[in-house]
Amino acid sequence: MFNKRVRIKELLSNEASNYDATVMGWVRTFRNNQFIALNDGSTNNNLQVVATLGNFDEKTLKRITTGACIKVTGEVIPSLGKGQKVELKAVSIEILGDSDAEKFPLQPKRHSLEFLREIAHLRFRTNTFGAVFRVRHSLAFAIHKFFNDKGFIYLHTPIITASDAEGAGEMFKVTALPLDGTAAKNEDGSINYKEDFFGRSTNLTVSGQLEGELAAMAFSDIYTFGPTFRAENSNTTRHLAEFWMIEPEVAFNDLEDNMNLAEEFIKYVIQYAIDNNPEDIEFLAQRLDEEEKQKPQNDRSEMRLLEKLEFVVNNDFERLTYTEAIEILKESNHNKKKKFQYLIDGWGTDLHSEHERYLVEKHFKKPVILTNYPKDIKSFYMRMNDDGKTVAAMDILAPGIGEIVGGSQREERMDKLTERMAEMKIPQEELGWYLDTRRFGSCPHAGFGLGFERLVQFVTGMGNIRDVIPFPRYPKSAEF
RNA sequence: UCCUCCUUAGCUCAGUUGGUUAGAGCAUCUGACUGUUAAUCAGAGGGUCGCCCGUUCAAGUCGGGCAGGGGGAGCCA
Repeated sequence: MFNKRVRIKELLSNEASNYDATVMGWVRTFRNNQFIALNDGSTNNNLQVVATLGNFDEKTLKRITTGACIKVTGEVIPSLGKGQKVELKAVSIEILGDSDAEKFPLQPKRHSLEFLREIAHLRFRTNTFGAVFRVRHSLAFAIHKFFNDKGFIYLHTPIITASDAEGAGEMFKVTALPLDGTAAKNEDGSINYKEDFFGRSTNLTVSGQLEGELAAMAFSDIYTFGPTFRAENSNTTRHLAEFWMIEPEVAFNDLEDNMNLAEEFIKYVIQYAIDNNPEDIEFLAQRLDEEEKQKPQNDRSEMRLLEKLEFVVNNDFERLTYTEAIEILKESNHNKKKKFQYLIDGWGTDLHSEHERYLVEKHFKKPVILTNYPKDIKSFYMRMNDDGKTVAAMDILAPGIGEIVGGSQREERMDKLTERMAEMKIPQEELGWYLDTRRFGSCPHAGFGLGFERLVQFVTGMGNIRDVIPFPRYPKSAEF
C-alpha cells in the first residue's frame, strides 16, 4: 500500500525509537547535503531526516530541493544532534515531486505577509500559515462541538437569497441573464427579472439570521455556520467580501441569555484552541513578539498571545449599556483633552472605532459587551425597550479587532415590528414569510452573529484578516 | 470610497544636495567542507529602478497622472 505512512506529528510525539517508519512530506531545507527538514503539515515541527553520506547517489541528492515532495523509509533513532529527540535515518528516499529551486518562491527565510498573500496557493507551506490554518480548523471544529453538545441544530441557510430588505450591507447580484445588454427589459428600461433563472432578482446572502429565526421557531435552538457575502468597498484589515459567520438563534432567550451564550461560546472555542494547538499558538506568539519588538515601547502589547487568550477565558466580559459607555467616554480625560478625532458630545450617535478601542484597550482592558443602543442606529428586527428610545442590542468588542459579535433580542411583537418596518421603509410584502413567525406562535427569542475570521484573527494574533482565510476575497482581488 | 505612506535583483532592503558602469544580505548556480539546526567558506550569474508623461545638459532621485500594495477612517462581522 502506497500510503502506509506515519504522520510527522505522531512520529515526533512518540518517545519510542529504533523502529522502521515511512514518512512523506515536503522539504523545508536540506542542510549539509545530509540533513532534510521534512514537513507534512500535521505539525509545525519538522522531522529531521538523515541521509548518511555515501548512501545515496548524487542524482537523488540534487533533487532534494526546498519544496520538493519526498517519501522516506528508514529507522527512527534517538537524534545524534541537538534540537530534536528523534530523527529518521533514511534507508530509501523517493522523489515524489521535484521542485525547481530556481523557480520555487519560498526560501528558508522570513517572507513578508504581503508577498505570501500573492502566492496564497503556496503559503500553506510556511510555518506561519501552517499554524494559522490548523488553529482555524480547531476553532471551526470547536464551534460545531460547542453547539452540538448543547443540543443545537446546525441549520443550513441559503446562499442565494431573494430578500433585499435585510439592510445588512451591499449585495452581490446573482443572475443567469446575459450581461451584454440583451437581457429582457421592463417598459421603464429596468431588467425584467421575471425572465431570470429564479423568476426574480436574487443575491448572495448577507446573513442567515432571518431564516435562522424561522427554524428557531420550531427547533428552539439552532445555529448557522456558513459563508456570507458583502459587496461593500471595504479596504481594511478586518473586512472581507466573502467571510464565514456563525449565527445562533435561540427561542425563549432574552438579551441577558444571549450575552451569556455568546460569552460562554467565545471562551469555549478559545480554550479549545489553547488545549489542542499549543505549539501553533506558541509559534504565533513568537512571531508576534518579533513584530512587537519593531514597535515603539508604548505601542507594545502588555501580554503575550497565550496570556491574552487565557485572560479572556478566565475573566468576565465587561457589560454596560450604550448610555453608560457614552458617559464614560464623555468624562474621560481623553475626551476632555480633545484627543479623540470625533469628540463625544451627546447621546444618540454611533461610536467610532477610536471610542470602542478606548473602552476595550484603555479603560476596561478586556472584552466589553455594549447593550441597549439607540434604536435609530440599529436594525428593524431588534426588540424595542420600554423606554421607547433604545433596542435590546448587544455588540461584543474585542481588544485589537473591535466588533466581533453583533446581536440582539428580536422583536417578537407583531405590532411593534411592523411599526418599526414602516418607520424604516421596509416593505412588509417582501418579508411575509418572516412576519408569519410573529403571526403563528411568536415567542421571545434572541441571537447573534460572530465573524469567524475575526475570531481566528484574535486567537492567532494575525493583524490582517486576509491572512486568516485561505483564499481571501476583497475589492480587486479574487485570484486563486 | 476618503486620508496617508510605499513600489529599486527571486526575497528583504540601502542608494547622499539630481552627476561616470545602481549596491548589500539571503536565495539560485559552481566548487570546497561535512552531525547540520534559516549550516559554513570561496566564486559566479542575476536590474526596462511599477507604468506613462513632464522639468533638466543630465532623473532611481524633482513634478503630474495611472496601477498595485501597506496603514488609518467609513460601512460592518
